[in-house]
Amino acid sequence: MLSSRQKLILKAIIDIYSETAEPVGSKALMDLPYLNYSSATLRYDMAALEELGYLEKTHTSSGRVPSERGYRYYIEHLVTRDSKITEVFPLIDEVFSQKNLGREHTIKEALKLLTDLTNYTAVAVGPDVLRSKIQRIEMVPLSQQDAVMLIVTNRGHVQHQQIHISEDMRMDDIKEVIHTLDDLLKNRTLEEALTILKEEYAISELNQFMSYQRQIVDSFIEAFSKFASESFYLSGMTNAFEQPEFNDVTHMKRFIDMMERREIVKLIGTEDGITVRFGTDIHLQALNHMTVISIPYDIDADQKGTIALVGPSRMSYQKVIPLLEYIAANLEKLYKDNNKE
Amino acid sequence: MLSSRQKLILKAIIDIYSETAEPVGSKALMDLPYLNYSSATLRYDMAALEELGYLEKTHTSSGRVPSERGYRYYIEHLVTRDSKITEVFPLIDEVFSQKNLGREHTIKEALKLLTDLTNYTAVAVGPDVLRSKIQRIEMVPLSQQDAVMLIVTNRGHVQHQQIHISEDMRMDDIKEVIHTLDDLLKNRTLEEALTILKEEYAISELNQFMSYQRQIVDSFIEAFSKFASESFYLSGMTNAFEQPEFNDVTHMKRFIDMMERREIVKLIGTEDGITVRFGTDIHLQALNHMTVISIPYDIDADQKGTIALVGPSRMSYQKVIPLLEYIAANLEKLYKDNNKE
DNA sequence: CATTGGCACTGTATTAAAATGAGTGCTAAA
DNA sequence: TTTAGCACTCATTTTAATACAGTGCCAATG
Repeated sequence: MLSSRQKLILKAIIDIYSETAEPVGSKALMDLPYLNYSSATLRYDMAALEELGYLEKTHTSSGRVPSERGYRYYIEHLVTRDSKITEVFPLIDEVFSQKNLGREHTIKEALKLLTDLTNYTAVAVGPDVLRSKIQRIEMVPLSQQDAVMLIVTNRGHVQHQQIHISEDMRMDDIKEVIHTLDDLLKNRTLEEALTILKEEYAISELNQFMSYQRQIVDSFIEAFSKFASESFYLSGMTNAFEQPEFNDVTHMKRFIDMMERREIVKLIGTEDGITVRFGTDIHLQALNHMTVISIPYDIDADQKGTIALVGPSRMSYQKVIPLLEYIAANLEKLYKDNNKE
Repeated sequence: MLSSRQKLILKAIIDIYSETAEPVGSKALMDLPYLNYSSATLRYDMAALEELGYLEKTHTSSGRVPSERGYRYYIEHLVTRDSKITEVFPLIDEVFSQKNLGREHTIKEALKLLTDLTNYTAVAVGPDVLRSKIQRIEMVPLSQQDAVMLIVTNRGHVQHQQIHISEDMRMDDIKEVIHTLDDLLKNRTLEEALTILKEEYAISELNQFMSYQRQIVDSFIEAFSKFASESFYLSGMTNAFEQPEFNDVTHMKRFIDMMERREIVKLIGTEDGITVRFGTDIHLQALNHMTVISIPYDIDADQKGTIALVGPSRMSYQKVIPLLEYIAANLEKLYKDNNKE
């Protein structure tokens, strides 16, 4: 059990470290008004905190750096909300008051603001497109040899896929295939539709058609797969490189690569409220010494999206947590208002 | 006028420099079988070449580095095609023989190969979507309050835009607006359509409608604008960072930023054949000491696309030029075959 | 007269050594 | 329990010394 002075010291070290990114020594702590002790006393407690595993040294005669365990304790018990952060809330309000932007655009703007305010990288995922339903499937012929298939979902997502019509297909046949598919898939979720196409079409009524529907069905599968990659937004990736942790080109390349592959999605929490992932939670080299902090927001009864911030583990949780909460709350409100109308 | 030995020396320096990225001295030149002179003799010519502005020194006692003028002379008169490069052509053939991939996919694969082979960054632009024609405009209602507008071009491009229907609009009115727009814009190029919407709709027949068409027309304008950003492909951006020129984080950020804003497009040549842009051709800080080398390929009678490679100005033009030519030729063939079918 | 060996000179890069300084642990005293 | 004092440690910075790659110039040469 930590004494209350030890808690103060641990919190102070983490707060200072999050600004300086350098080990903090006993003298720096002395400056704090609420730590009115001599450096020797502070060192005494610091040694104890190190013994308990909350602090680390980078070398024998350096100041202390919070350990992973120290951060966990801090996030669990010690972190406060920096009240100063409310000063920037009006900026956020402004973005969300521009109603005419449209949801997607608003999300992008909100992320942009988040990255500008924090200087970290932000991502948003969801709502999960695969759970929306097929509203309409259509075909638009372009010429004798080409046509475009369109898929529209009930939430307004659209995908398209161009198909090439070879000599052995007749346009009427194709129309019929599309029609059959429309009947078969309408009002199903994309997820269901994908399963149906992948597994059942071989033995279904579609089977009566000739080999060329294989091509059509494959096109649909490709179009559906494109949907899956739609609900991902990324902002401020290059901000990450301003952190001193990114001194190394290999590290930067890994980071960009990871983001482009969207591997980050796996690390975003799904439970309610703030999720903080770092240290041993994360097995990606690209995110060494990084934290992924995420918060979901409700879109409607059964759909939610999530926004997340990716920054160095020494980020200022005091500021970042209230910021994320406020933006998530605003996003939620945005959807609620929209649904009401 | 350069003596033939001076030409040999200039070419040799550029070729060596493109591999080592370091100033080349007179001794390194001596190793070349076709420069069978003493180092003093070579130095004599090097001094002359410097005097003429084709070479530079990084400091008083360093070896020589090609100047911008030196590179221009080299590209104009001296560059040869490295015959060894044909060894990798089979790899390219392989990519292009996978007919079933679809054009877009093939372009992406070709770029990927280009970036892997060169370790530089590659982009492709075009064909210019704005010159394709509107094939159909359609609306799909999603609910009482929402609808999706679809625009399909004669080349199979699709854009969509969700619109929110407020109480003062009736669905029938909207349908009529869409219908009018369909009539008005069908078979026009996107470019024309954009002009019409922006300039004429205030005084056109559309004017008879209520204020809400403003919203619809704005949505169309936004959708059209989205088209403009469609024909851009980027591959291997992070390759750039392996070049020693990118030692500096600010530089890297600028580069990523420039690529994401697609400012590179302005630097891609439009004339037939290889275009090489570097040095004073380029006013972007992000491309300091970089070359943009591009080659167009014909898609059909009046449309062309372009592929380009972005790398350090000291890139090996001997290898890169034949590579680009071969890939462009293959792309051209791909479209020709497709059109024939 | 184009070419070359020789040599002094120049500026960078590398290495080694020395000085600096922030921070610690420990001890003895208040 | 707290603190002043001091010896000690290790990373960082500074300085000096050295090695090295390359140049320019000149006198000698075929």
